[in-house]
Amino acid sequence: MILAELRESLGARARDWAKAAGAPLPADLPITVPPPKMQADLCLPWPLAMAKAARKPPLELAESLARSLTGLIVLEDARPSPPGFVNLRLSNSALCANLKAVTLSPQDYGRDKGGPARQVLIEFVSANPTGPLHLASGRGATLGDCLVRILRRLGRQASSEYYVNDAGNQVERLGLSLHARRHGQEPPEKGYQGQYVTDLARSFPAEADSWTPQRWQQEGIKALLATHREDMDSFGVSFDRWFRESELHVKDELKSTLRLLQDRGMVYEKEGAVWLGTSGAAESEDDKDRVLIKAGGTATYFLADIAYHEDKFSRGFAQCIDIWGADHHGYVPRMKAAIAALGHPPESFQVIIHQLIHLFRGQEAVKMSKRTGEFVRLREVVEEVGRDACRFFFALRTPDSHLNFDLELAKKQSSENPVYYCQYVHARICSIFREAEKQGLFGPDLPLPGPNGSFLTSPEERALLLKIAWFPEVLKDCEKLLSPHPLANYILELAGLYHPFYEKCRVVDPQQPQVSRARLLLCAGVRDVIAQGLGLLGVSAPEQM
RNA sequence: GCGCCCGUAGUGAAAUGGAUAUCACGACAGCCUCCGAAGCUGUAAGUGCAGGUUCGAUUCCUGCCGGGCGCACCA
Repeated sequence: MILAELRESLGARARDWAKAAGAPLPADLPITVPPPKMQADLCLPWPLAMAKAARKPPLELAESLARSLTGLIVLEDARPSPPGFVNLRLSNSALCANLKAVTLSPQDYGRDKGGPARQVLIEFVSANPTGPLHLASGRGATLGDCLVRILRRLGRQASSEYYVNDAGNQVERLGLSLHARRHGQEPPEKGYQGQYVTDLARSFPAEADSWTPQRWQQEGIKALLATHREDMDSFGVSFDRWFRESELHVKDELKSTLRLLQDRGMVYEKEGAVWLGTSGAAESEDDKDRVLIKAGGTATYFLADIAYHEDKFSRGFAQCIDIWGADHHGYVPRMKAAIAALGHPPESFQVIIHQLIHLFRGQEAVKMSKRTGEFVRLREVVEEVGRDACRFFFALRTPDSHLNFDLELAKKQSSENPVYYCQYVHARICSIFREAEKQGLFGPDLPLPGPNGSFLTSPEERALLLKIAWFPEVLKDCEKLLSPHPLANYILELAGLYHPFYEKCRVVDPQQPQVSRARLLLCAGVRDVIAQGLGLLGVSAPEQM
């Protein structure tokens, strides 16, 4: 919380200064990390941004800004630095007070009191229930689940949802394929060829011999959906709701949505089909009109998708975020155009596109397709390399990164996975606490000390104190970027700062109980922030390993 | 052909337009009578190419080269 409060008080102080300087403060009041040589904790690049509007040399502005900030209690000092930065050093007591607050209630650390209260719905994975979940779903699942956790931590109202396409041609083909396999026949053209279809068809009792393809469709979806739930569950992902496309049809929402679009004048008929006329609009996202009802009279998948999103908004969600693989990125403009056609503000709908995973076995690329049955199941990989390593691997990278996943190296990589580096720090600190208790420096009757700024002054200790203070800002970065990767990288950096401290600063030392106990407080803060951070990524923080 | 994404050290990645570009793996040289060596210390190695905008560009713009994905009255 310390940086949020600091930003507020800096802003309040600087407002009068900015008026006198003749230029507005940068809108978001950026605070950055100065290079190590500067021997400062934080940096304000504000004068550089304001110099042009103020028509003054940036260094001169930095000097006057630094002067205007003197006297703030949390600041040790504020110094101008060429070409126009102001470097800040925080008082040790402020950093220690923050540390104490973290250890008192770790699960509240990072809550953003001033944030928006709107309801957010994040839809992700939403794989068709026509086959098992493959590895690619792991990336979207990690992204979505981590985001939901992080948004909730920030205090937002976030819900997760999995859309199940249990209507239409694809699932009909599944039913036909199962029926065919049950009777020893080949699946129909465009049916599902995978071995799992045969296995599934054979797994039902004798009565299934008389099932119709329609019945096979229902039972097949049910069974496959159950595996999706199991796989998500063992991956640490739970959804607030599994929304079935068939619910839309039961409630006749395709028709009502179409009517809504008609009433808004967005629809026309041409060549026997019904079209959504979005291409003409002044700021339309899409450059073509799209068919809603085919000439044959059946609805397109696009219309069902629009109805589904209208349903989301009607349930009170003010912001809808969809997470899609890059193979669907061409669908984004038309969906945005449709949201606008429904009359919703453009910013109420966002799509996170994540690039695809390319699978290899050694040098050889593995093609993935449910229809041919060639794919690698998420479950296999999770069983092989472990959920923690798998999730951390996905969480560490931006959604935009194209990543290769070599199955042969997966296991080897798992022992080299940076997640163990982070978990090791947690386990090591837990071990230190066990030792401290043995030595009588900590225990049920001897809780951690209060904040005391006169200890924890070495560079290694201050680096940790400062890093801990950044945690809430990192969560806000994740929200801004709609990605957990800043958090994963942050945990790695925090863990990296711990070992040098451990080497230089003896923690458990009965000869120096006061220093010892102050350091235990610091260890507790690191332990708690790592545990919280890993928890937000859906990764465990073991006490021993 | 058009559109989206990516090109950072040997490898994989990070960096709201900020100062000397971080981190891990790998390589090389060291460190366990001492709270966990899954660790630490040190060394070598990097922004695809060419322009532009800017006080300042890995970041923004243009072109080129290389790679991934997508361009249905399919779902």
